[in-house]
Amino acid sequence: MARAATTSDAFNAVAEPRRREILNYLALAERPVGDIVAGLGLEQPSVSKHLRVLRDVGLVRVRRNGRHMLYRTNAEAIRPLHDWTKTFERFWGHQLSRIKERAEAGSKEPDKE
Amino acid sequence: MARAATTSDAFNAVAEPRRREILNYLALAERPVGDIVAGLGLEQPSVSKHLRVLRDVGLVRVRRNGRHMLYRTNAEAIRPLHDWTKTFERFWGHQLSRIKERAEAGSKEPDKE
DNA sequence: TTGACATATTCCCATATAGGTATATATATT
DNA sequence: AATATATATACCTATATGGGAATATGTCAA
Repeated sequence: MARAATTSDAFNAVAEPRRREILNYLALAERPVGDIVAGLGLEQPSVSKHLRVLRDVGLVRVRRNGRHMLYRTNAEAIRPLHDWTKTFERFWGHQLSRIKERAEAGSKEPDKE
Repeated sequence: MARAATTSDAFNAVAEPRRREILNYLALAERPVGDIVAGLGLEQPSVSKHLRVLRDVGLVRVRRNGRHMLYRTNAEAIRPLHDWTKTFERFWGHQLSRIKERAEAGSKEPDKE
């Protein structure tokens, strides 16, 4: 098998750096494709294709305005990523005691040095 | 061009669901490969290969103990993901107070909508 | 040393890319 | 209707993938 499709979920979709840039760019306000092209210095077809992926996974929303397609970031779709990363927050934010960590892990490996 | 390598950064590495499972599994305590194989029900070579990717991007650390290789999640490497998703936090309206939010972010920006 | 155990690597393969170029579709303007 | 503008799609290609199977490497035990 090959890699999972970029459209399979938000994790795969945001793995591409340009798509993250686009999401950043569209976070504060909706913008037409041409603005993204100019703002990020990408080829127009490339932007359209990235937007297609982002749209398929719900990371952006679109509405038509004349001949312009206005895209904006749907922050809600980023939440699963945030939630997942958040589960590791405890390991760098406030450090948990090793004893409690070990107890929660239920490891059978000796925790020796 | 093809997609960026899974080993190019943490974003690409965690796009694979199994790798996220492995990171979850290794978050609380270091474990040998065999535990992951049994715990997650994956093929051994598959686990080794996933660990190789995770290791290449610094998402896991290893040490040898006899014939066992003990892996553990390096939560610090997940931080960039968390940081990026965090920039969208304000758009979905969590329960954290804006004051605390600003303090944690260390932001100098006005906290406007 | 030989054998068992634990993990890593290699090889094969079907597949989905991302970029570039060209073209198609849709809407507005005249 | 004809044309310009805005965006989307089709086509091509090199490439890295993840799974499976087989094998290699490394370590301990007898």
